[in-house]
Amino acid sequence: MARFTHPNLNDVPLASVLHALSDSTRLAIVRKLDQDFGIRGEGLACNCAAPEGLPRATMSNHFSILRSSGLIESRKEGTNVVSRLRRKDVDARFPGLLHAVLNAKDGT
Amino acid sequence: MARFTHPNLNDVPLASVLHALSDSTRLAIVRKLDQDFGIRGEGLACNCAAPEGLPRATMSNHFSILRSSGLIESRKEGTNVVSRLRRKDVDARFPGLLHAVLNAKDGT
DNA sequence: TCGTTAGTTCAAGATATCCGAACTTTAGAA
DNA sequence: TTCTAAAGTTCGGATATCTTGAACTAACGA
Repeated sequence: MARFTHPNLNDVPLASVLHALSDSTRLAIVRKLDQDFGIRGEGLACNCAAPEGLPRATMSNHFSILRSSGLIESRKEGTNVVSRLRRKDVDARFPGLLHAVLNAKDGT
Repeated sequence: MARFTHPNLNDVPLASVLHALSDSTRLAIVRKLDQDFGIRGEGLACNCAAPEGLPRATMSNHFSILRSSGLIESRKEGTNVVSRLRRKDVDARFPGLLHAVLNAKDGT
């Protein structure tokens, strides 16, 4: 499995971040990562962060989109891929955006 | 030309609004509508708000997506369709979202 | 009435998304 | 070791969405 690449958020256009957030499954993942930092506060495995019953290929694709938009960071840990929200980086690049999205009344 | 329908923003999911904003052309339109309220402060014609050289069919499609997401409101005025940003409605539904998007360093 | 302007609608080609199936990697058991 | 299982990735084809030229409609002015 190749190492993941994580963009510098300054190179990520706003439209890419909004696109990554414009899907209810990915929104659910981002919310989960924002609320649950995992046992050791280092993130969650894909199958913990993604909704139940989501096909693996689809899940993998969603995580890849979140990664390439700079929203999350992932690393291998045993057989798991552990991801966490790049909250500070995103906040520095797009102040207030995540706050507005994560605090919206609507989860979808 | 049929009258336009504008959704109640409470019926619009967050993902729809983010999707509407996740395209650089539509972001440009929203920015323009936010900055320029037109001669009489009642909005801008499509061809004034959209980027130069955009094919008409494409432009029409983008405006339709912005309308159905509740971001803009349009009405016929002579041969023009005049649109304006539904700033208050969107702010009430998703506080801080438009502010974060419109104030991002990045226009794209 | 005729021409012009502003947008919409239709349809088709180009793109992107979804997900089953096969593959890779890591770990633990026999 | 080898076997087996778990967690993700990659591939490929079906499906859905986006883009845009062409034809159409509505409103205006000459």
